Formats: sequence, C-alpha cells, structure tokens
Amino acid sequence: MRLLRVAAANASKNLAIEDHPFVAKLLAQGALDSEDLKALGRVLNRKVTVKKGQDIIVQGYEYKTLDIVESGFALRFTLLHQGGRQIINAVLPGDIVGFPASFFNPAIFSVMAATAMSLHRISFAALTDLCRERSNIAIALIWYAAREASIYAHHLVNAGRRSPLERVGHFLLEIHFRLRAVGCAPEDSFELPFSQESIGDAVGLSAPHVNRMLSELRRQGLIGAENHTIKILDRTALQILAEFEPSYLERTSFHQR
Amino acid sequence: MRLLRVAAANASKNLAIEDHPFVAKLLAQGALDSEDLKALGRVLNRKVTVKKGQDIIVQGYEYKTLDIVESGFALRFTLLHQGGRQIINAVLPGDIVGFPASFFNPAIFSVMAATAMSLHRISFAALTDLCRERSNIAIALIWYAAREASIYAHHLVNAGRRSPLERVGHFLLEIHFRLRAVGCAPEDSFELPFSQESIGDAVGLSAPHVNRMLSELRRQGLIGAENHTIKILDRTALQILAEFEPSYLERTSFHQR
DNA sequence: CGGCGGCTTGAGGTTGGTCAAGGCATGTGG
DNA sequence: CCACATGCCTTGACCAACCTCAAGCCGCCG
Repeated sequence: MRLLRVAAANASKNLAIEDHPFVAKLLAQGALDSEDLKALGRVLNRKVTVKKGQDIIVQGYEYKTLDIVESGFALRFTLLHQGGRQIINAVLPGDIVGFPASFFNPAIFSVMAATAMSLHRISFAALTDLCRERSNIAIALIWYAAREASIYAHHLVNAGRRSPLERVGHFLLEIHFRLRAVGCAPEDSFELPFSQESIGDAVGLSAPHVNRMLSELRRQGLIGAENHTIKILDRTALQILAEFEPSYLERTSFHQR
Repeated sequence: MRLLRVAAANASKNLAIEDHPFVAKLLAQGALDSEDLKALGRVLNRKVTVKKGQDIIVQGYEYKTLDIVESGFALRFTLLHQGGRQIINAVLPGDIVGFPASFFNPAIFSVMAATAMSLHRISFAALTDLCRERSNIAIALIWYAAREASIYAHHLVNAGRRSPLERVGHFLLEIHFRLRAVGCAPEDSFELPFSQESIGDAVGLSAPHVNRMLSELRRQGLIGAENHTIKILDRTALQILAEFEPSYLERTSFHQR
C-alpha cells in the first residue's frame, strides 16, 4: 500500500524509468541492462503535454524530434487530396509518435492527440547517439520497428480482405490487447476515445456502417459499448469472428541466439 | 570498359560488396564507412538460390535466419482462414525477406518466390552481432525498418481509401519506383511477373476487376501492358490519378543532426 | 435555451464481387 | 508434330454490399 502511494507520487513528477511504458515495452524484449536504463533515463528528460485535439505532427513539415508517449492516445493518419482520411494506427502509451513519420523530410503522416497526452520529447541526434553508445537499445529499436511494421501489415489485411464486421471486431481487440500490454486497461474493457467516424477511417468503412457493425456485435452479445467504453463480453467468439491472432503483437525473437 | 567487364566478372561469382542492392540501399542513407562495408562483406557470404514458386518463409514455422535478396522477386503475404490471401508487399532486390516475418516466433507472414531468386542467407545471431559491433549498421537498419513500415502504411491507405483505378495505378508506380531505386528497371517500363490475381490480392480487388482497371488505364493511354511488361506512357497523369507521392520511398533523415 | 457534434436509422443507388464462359498462350506427352 | 491440358486473361450478367445522403435524436457545452 505504501509502495503504491510512492509509485503514485513518482508518477506525478518523475516516473521511475522502469515503469515508463516505453521502457516497459523495450524491456519485454528482455535485452536491456542497468546501464541501458540509466542512459534511457538521461535521455527521457524533457516532458511535454498536449491537449485533446492538438496536432503533434503535421504531414509536410519537418521535425527533428520524436515524442514518446507516457500517457494518452493519438491517431496517426494521412489526408488524401479529395478530402478522405486514412488512419494508420492508434498511438498508445509506450509508442513513438514520430515513427515513422518524422524519419522522413518532410513528415509523411500526421498525428493528432485524441485525448490529453503526456510525452517525452527527444531529438533525433540524441536518439542516434544513444543507439551508438548502447547497442542493446539500437537492437531493441529494430525490434520495435519490426513490431510496428507488422501492426501496419495486419491493418492492411484487415482493410483489404476482411468483412466489415470482422474489421471492427479486429480493431477493438487489437487496441485492447495493446493497452493491456502496457498495463493501461482492465482485463475485459477499455476506454475508446475515438468517434465512429475515426474508427471508419481506420478500417476503411463509412461512419454509418461502423455504427451498424457495432450494433451487430452488440446484438450478438460479443461486446458492450456505451459512452466511450467497450466491454468484451465474449472474447473467444469475438476472436474467432475477427480472426484475431495476437502473436504479431507479442515478443519477437530478434535477441535470441 | 575494362571496369565494366571486371564488374561483370564479379557479379557472376562474387558481387563487389558496394554493388549489392542491399548495401546500395543502406549506402543511400550515406552513413556507412569502409569498416562497415568490410563487416557486411564478411556476413553476406552464404548464397542460396530458390526457384520460381518456391516458399521461402511459411507462416507458422520458426526461422533463425534472414535472407537478403540479390536478384529476383518475391511476395510477402498472409493466408486467411476462409481461403483469402492478402499480399503485404513485393520483395525486391535489396530487401530483407524475413523482415518482419522472421522476427516473430512463429513467423507471422509467408513469402513465396515469384521468379527465380538469388539470396544471401544470414543468421539472426550474426546480424545481432553485426549491429553490436557496427553501430552505423544498426542505425541503418532502423532506417530500413522505418521505410518498410511506411511502405505498409501506404498500402493501407491504398486499400482503405482509394478507388480501384487509383489502387492499381499506385501499385504499378510504387513497384517501378522501388525497382529504379536499386537499378533494376529502365526509366519507363519494367517486368511485372505477377498474375492479375496477385495484384488483386495486393490491392484488395478481385482479379476480374483488376483486369477492368488495367484495361481502363490502357484505354486512357497511361500505361501499356503486354506479356508481363508494363510501360509507363504518361507518368505525370498516372501519378496525379493515383496520388502517388514517392517521398515515402526516399531518403530518410534519421542520420541527420 | 439554443447550438453543435456525434450517434442512430432509413432509403436508394452504384460499385465491385461472384460466377461463368470463352480465348489465348504455353507446355507436355504421345 | 499434333492433341490435349493447364493456367491466365478477358468479358459479360447479375446481385449484394456498402456508400451516400438525409433526417431525427441525444447529450454536452456555451
């Protein structure tokens, strides 16, 4: 109990470095030593907060920093010329806002905060130096990038070859799984601060059709959805329906010999 | 002229390391020194050839090696339970066949050779060691991964929000651009060894509809397509039609300060 | 109280999938 | 060298799915 209070106190000012969701994700890979953690702590020193709805990255502009999410949600997306929007994925705690958008000049995607957020800002130069100095971290980042790439690939599968019902089921299960992985959701429910139009822009459907599919999932007793919280009522059935296979979100083998 | 002959001789047995399309891609980033090249040469020492149609990676099995393409084409894809297939992207010279599939245990995607191919096989362990030893290479691989991720993201945009005509136009332009980047295609045409069904599985359309869209592009005088070679007849118009913006395939800024 | 954004539901029309048949090229075995 | 099989391309007809447009509703906030 006292430990919990201490942890809460840390959270309010300076999270213990091992508890940062980004570090937790890298650590899940099991490849960082205490020197690596110290180096990360040194580099994650500049905290920034953004408000709901604020642009963090705007496609077409140049960025020399990356932002690592401590708390809050964002959306990574592209705007098309004739007004459409494709959401690439949700940016959750522990994610790198600027990956991969800021790796290009100019940035190739936009990112907008969907809730209030707390970020750690780090320059490209500092990250490069960190990678040179600490090879474990460089290797962990390659892993991170591989995982991110497979998330996009699975969204492509979703949009390209699945039925509308499967798409929104898959979308919900993935967000929940990723939130659980960084300790940001209870076992069978989560807050989803996105409008149905946003969900549609993520899975390639119109907002009214997202609505119909959500109703259908509710009607089948698979989920509950009220306000902005989703309850998973029948996980097994939902996973089968959506063909959700979470291995693409799990531990990789890059560090194994 | 003599130099050319020497180069050709090298190619037949052992390509000069700077000429390997994979190394060329890393070098385009401008961040490798001669020690890095030597280390790469040491590690790219095991050549493997596969025949057209052969599986290189099968989803669900475990792999401890990666294959780097020297020549030939492959397709990276997922099979769905009810028989569908989504092609994630084309694997071209200079690409890493096992990224990101082999980073997971078991592999999360399959890769099949679309033509005869020549590959360099390298173990995960060797690659990890190489990254530890040569930080430039680790950083170049992070860049490589960011580029790969943005390719997938753009395919997602394609499948999720573009019209069928735009999709196939974009698909053709991307393949051609990537081939040009590794010196494997003339300026305005290229060999496309994929069936229309495969193109459909890549962009999320049925094979008959791919056929209709290709006919339409031909009818508008934008492309020529006969046998398996595509000619770009009106690049400007095609790029505008398909909203093709190649910056996501170009030089990143990761190494800049 | 009034306005606004987002959810919900309905009607209608187009798009693009499915199914099917025919054509053409390539390759193979007799 | 021909007969046949196979795989892919091409075209057409039909139909369901999903988008678009629209209207009504609800909750929230100024």
